Amino acid sequence: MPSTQRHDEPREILRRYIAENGLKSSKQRDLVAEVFFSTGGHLRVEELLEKVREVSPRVSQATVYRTVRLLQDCGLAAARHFSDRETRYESSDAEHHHDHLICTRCGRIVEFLNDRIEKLQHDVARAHGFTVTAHRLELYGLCATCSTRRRQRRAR
Amino acid sequence: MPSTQRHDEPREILRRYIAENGLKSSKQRDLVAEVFFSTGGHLRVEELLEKVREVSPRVSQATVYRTVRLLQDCGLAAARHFSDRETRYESSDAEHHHDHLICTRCGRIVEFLNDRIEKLQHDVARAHGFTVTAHRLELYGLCATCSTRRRQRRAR
DNA sequence: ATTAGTGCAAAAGGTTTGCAGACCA
DNA sequence: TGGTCTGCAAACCTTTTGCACTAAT
Repeated sequence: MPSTQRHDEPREILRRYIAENGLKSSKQRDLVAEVFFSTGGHLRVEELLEKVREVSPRVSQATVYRTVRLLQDCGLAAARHFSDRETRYESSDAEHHHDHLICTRCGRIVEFLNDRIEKLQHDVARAHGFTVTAHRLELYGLCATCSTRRRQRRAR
Repeated sequence: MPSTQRHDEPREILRRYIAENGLKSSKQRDLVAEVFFSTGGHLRVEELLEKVREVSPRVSQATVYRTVRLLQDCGLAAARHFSDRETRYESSDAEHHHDHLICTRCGRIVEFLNDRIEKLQHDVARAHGFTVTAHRLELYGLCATCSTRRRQRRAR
C-alpha cells in the first residue's frame, strides 16, 4: 500500500484539496485553518471562533463551522465527543494518530499511543472480518493529581 | 476490591436506586426501563420512544429522556456517540462491558471483548498515573460483506 | 396528604442553511 | 464575469425545563 507522503503537510493538503475540488480560498478560511493547525489540542467551535476573532473580529460562527467541515472532508480534522456534550475537533493526519486519557475530575486530557494495543485492535477486527480504517480509544478515570487530592474541585 | 454481586440484575438495581433516593416508580418509567433492558443493542431515544409507544402510545418523549437519564444515574445505561450525530444508549453494567466494531458503510455494529487489550489499557493508564474507571474503544471500517461488495448501498 | 412523575409545549443549545452581497480565480 | 465564500439571521434538531395535573407512597 502507498504510504503517506512525508511532505503531506496540512496546509499543503488543504491547498491541494481546494484546488482539486473547484473551491476557492479566502482570508477567513485561511485564518480559521491556520489557527486550527497551530493551536493543536481539542478545540470546541466556540474556542476556535474566539481565537480567530482575536485576529479578525468579524469572522462569523458559520464560517468556522463551514471551515471545520471542510477540514474534516479533507481528512485534516476529526470530531471527538468526550464525556461532555460538546463536539471537539483535533488534527487527524495519520502520522499523528493517538488515543486519549481523560480525567473525569479535572478534565485533563493526555494523549498516548501504544503499538501493542494498535496491533491487537487490528487482530480483533480481522477475526471479525473487518478492515479497520479508523478507531477511537478513550480511557476515563482519575489523573495522578486528582486521585491523590480527592477533594479537588473540577478545573472547568 | 468488592466484586459486583451476581444478582445485581438491572431491574433490581433500578428498584433499589429508586428506593434509596426517595424516588417513586410509575407505569411509564417501568415500561421505558423494561423496553430498554429487553431490547438491548444501541438505541436512540427516538427508537426507544417508538417501541414504548407500541405498548403505551401516550408516553411522552420527555419521560423517555428523563428515564434514560435515571438509568444513566444508576449506572444501567451509557451514552454512546458513534460516527453519526445521534446519541445512542446501551446497557452498561460492568459484567457486560464490551467494545465496538462499526461498519462505516452499512452501519453494522459488532460487539467484542479482548482481555489483552483491556489489560494493556490499564498498563498504559498506570504509566501515566491514571486510575481508569471506564473506557471506550471503537473500531471503524468495513465489515466482511461490505469489503467484498464494494458498491453496496448503506443499510440506513 | 405529600411529593414525585407525566404530558405538553416552550425554551435552550448547538449546528445548519437560505439569501444577498463580497470576493476570488 | 461566474461561481464560491461570507455574514447574518432564521431554521433545525435534539435535549431540557416550567407548569398544571396525575399518581404513587
